[in-house]
Amino acid sequence: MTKIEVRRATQLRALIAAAERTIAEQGLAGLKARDLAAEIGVSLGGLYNIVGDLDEAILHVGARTLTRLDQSLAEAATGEDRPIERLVATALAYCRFADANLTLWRALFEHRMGPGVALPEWHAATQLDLFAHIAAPLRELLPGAKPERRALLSRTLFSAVHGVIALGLEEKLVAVPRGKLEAQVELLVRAVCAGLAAKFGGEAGN
Amino acid sequence: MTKIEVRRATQLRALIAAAERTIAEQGLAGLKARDLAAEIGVSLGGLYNIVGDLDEAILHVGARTLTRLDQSLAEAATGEDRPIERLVATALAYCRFADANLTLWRALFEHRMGPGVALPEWHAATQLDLFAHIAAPLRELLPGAKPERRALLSRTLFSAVHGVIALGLEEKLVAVPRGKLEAQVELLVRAVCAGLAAKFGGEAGN
DNA sequence: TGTACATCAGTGAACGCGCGTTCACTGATGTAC
DNA sequence: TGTACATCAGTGAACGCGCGTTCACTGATGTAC
Repeated sequence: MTKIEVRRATQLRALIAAAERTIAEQGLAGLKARDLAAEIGVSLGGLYNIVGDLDEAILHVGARTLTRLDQSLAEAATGEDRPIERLVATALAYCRFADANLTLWRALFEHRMGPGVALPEWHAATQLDLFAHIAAPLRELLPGAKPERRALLSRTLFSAVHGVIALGLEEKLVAVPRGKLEAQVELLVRAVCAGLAAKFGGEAGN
Repeated sequence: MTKIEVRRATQLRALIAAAERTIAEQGLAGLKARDLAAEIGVSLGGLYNIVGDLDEAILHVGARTLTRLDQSLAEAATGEDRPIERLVATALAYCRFADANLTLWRALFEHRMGPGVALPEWHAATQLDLFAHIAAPLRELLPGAKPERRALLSRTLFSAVHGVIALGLEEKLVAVPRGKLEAQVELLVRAVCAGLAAKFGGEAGN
């Protein structure tokens, strides 16, 4: 690795860190090319030697956020045996992560790619990794259900929990108030699991 | 009502209709003062005699959307007796409304007021009206639960359903695919209801 | 009914602001001999 | 090792675009006599 390549890597790391700080403090809309360049001690034009455009910077930050989220969820579920408890612990960890990283987490969902521009697959892969945290316990919980069915259920369960947390943290009028959030998330997961177990239980097929 | 007042009312109606059309076609970001003025045959400056600013126009459209949604939900639940079926029908109606009015419905949640600016209470009231569609069946379903508890459950159930639909219609990677959306929403509502009934059932208190 | 006047709706050019990206230029870095 | 040269990272002024809101002016509407 040449001297220049080393500097590049250092600059990219600094850029991502700075962008993350800014997004955490001011949200996606607060990220400006000029500020970002100034913050990492590069001229405005130099920014575009490090990343192709601001979108790329945002994607890098998003990837970091997803990775950190993944770690949080992984930690949360260790030490739990029963699948339902694992699912509850995962949901609560998601809740706490979103709360502690509110704007970064929001940015994950606010950010829409321009039309026709697909998101890079390394990013997509990280997103899908998250499902392991739900899919695995669900497999234990519903051994009788078909895999594709369980995949759908994973998505539904994730989306439902996500919805409660997202509206709650936005403090929308129709949302669960912040103080009751964790309790309601737990209640939701338990209720869904109970309902699903009753329906798909140990039985085969369907 | 003087001639001028009549014209004002007409202009306001035209403005809301035009703004609604634009938002439906191009989203919130597509709404521009100049286009809106041109569309209703008023000069740019004249726009600000009809509404104070663009935000006001957006709020008007939002109110209309909420009202239409309210009607859809009301219609959907008529003819259903059992509370669970009413909840399912309501959730499915919500799903279909969101699908059929995607950008308008998104605008309802995208739009954030400037900091310190509360949303007008006529708007808040309309939002809360929506809860009747959930709260009423839930009261029948869980006669034993305390009212405040039920209020929380209404919010949780709403948010959960909303989450599945929102991610699904955005076609996010982690979401339920569009084609399976209605089925999964129904499944979610039934599972939650089953879970809740098992927990709070006819029993008293808690 | 007719006339003079006041009010205020309507106009659109101009203001003020913000911002992502480019590009001709410079100077530091690395290479070849 | 030393020198001449090529490459390309770095610079920041300028480009190009977009947009909400204001304001001095005009002309239509309604009123008072």
